[in-house]
Amino acid sequence: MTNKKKTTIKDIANVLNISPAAVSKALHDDSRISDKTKEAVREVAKELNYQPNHLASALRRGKSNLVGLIVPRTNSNFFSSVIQNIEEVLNKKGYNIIITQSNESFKKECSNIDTLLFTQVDGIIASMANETINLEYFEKIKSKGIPLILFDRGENNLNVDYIGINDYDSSHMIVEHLVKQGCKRIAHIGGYRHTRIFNNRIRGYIDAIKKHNLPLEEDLLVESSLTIEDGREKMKQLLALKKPPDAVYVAADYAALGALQVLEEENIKVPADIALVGFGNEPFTALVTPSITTVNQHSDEIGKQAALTFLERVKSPNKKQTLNKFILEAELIVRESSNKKR
Amino acid sequence: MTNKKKTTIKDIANVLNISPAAVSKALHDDSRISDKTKEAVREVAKELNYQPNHLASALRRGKSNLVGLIVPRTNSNFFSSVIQNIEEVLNKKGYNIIITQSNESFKKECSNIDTLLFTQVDGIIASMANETINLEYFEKIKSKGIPLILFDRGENNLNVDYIGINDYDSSHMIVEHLVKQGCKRIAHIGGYRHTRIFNNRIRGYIDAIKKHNLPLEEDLLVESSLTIEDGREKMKQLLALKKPPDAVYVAADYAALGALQVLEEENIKVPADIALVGFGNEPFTALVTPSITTVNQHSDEIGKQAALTFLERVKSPNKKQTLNKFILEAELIVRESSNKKR
DNA sequence: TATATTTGCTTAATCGTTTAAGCAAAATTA
DNA sequence: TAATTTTGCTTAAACGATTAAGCAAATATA
Repeated sequence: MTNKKKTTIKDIANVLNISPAAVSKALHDDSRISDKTKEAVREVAKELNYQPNHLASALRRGKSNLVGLIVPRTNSNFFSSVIQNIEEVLNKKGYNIIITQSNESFKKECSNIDTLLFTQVDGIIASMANETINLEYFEKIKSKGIPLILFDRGENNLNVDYIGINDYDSSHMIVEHLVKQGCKRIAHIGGYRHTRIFNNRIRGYIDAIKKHNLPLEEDLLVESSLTIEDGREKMKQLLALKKPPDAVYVAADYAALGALQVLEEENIKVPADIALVGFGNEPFTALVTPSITTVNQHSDEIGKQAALTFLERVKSPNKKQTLNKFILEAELIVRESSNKKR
Repeated sequence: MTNKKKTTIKDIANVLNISPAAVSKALHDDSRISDKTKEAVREVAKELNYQPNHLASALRRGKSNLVGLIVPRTNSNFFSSVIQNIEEVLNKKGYNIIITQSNESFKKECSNIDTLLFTQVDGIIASMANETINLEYFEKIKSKGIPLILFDRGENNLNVDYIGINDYDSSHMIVEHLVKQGCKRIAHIGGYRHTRIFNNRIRGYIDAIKKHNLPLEEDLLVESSLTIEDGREKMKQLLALKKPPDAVYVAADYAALGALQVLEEENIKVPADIALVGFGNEPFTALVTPSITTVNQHSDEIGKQAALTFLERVKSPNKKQTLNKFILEAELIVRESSNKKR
């Protein structure tokens, strides 16, 4: 029953006594093939359970219709939502997606890039690992002449299309909100400065603090790897200060969660004693007690836009034209952890 | 600088004045090629920045070295961890992975299967969508003659390799634990019975209840889609009973979280009034207050085993032999939501 | 009616690798 | 020294699809 040998266009051609070329054209609805033949070909194809060999056509046409994805991890709501939206747009256009994870490791990211190039993807959409400073491997993608699109974690000096949110403005939004809540010593647990988004958040924080004439102290601005564990560490560090803050803005939700744990353990009232704000709108921020104020990054829009940008690039690859930079405005979601008036 | 045309073995051959065949063999360390030639080939290959064309070799060899993955979603800790472990094992053996998500939709799952078959994957590792009842598409994979390995969400009548945990025993473990905590009316918010794992958990629950001579009432066993929202719904339903339970065992962590929210809203003390147990060890279970007792499914082991099973299948494809069924023992993680003695 | 165009195919080359088969030169054995 | 084996390559045919070029037959145009 189970045909071990796969059906090829040659098999169909043999049945109908026509050439393989005619079969190929019939299947692609070529205008130079008669309707009668097309009909017959489709029929036999179905009968023999013909499945086109993607490898063969990809080889011949010089494109694989595969798009590579590199994300730090898939088990974050943000990334999995971006992925889903990219998939939705690209699948409709006949592209399939290969998802790879870097686990925030530079080394893994490099090997992912090699893997994807090896698989002959038609383009790569990526969000960089935290560790990544050396851009050599991303240059490698560019030098292959296939489109590279970055989102969220990008790099200014790489000169490629980028989709992200306005991190600088988001920091302003957050500081403004905390000021309105009556906070006077606002700390920031930020990410690594070499990553564009975290740098922007830090710059936004600094400028906003200045704007509101609040104390801008070295001790109140700490750099973190933004894991849960490091969020705990850095919160403890802030609590140990002579003059601890009355509000903490953490640049990522997981780290904010770590900070919240420490505050609970120390019996510090949130938001009464210390207000807390995270970043990313991970589902758990709405679920913990107190729920955490955070920033929604519009992952769906980012995903769609990244996919559309890729499609545009493959359509007109020669346009060395202007780079696409989509900077979306983020949305502050105020929850219990920073809402004193209720 | 950027060579637009890609280097092929032909280019290498031309430089060295040997045949492309010799180059191919040299690159594969064929014993019939002299060390001198091999060395020269490797050198020129590096110089010209040669990258083998995967499509061509895959076409020729009849295998793509790609493995397809189908999971309900990637933003669950369980699945993302399984994926990571599969990746780790298979990458080492030269395989790359194409991850696809079904979003628990039968239709999406079918299109994922088509996609993967079209991409000429060498095998498929999958966890079925909740919705899936019709197995036609999975039969399609089998009939292609490529290995199909299921994990977690499997099906008994599909007759393929399977890796999962002992759900039946896990239910026993949970009920036993709750009994020890002094609970006397234990409810179960379970998944759909047609899914093997949920059915096993239900069977385990029933048998364990019987074993301990506890009331086995229709109202205490409810079927759920196991989303957060449905967890809320079903919890409300249980609270509305004339005789509500004093313990609830929910078959998935997200639904357990929904249940916990309702209990908090109703000011019901957990675990004092009602004890709560989830399933899956999602990270948030340790982070919410009270933290949720749950079951660790050994996602790393499952991933590794799934990958190894695939490798074994491709090594000896003809062995129609015994099916591989790996049933791992799960681990109960007792947390605040069910721990009355502290 | 003669010529030009369109229709509906076929032929053959190609994409880049792999590999079975073959063949001369070198090395080994008898 | 002659016969055999081994070494180190080459030649050519695949893998399955696509596509430029070509060519009869049918149809349209002058």
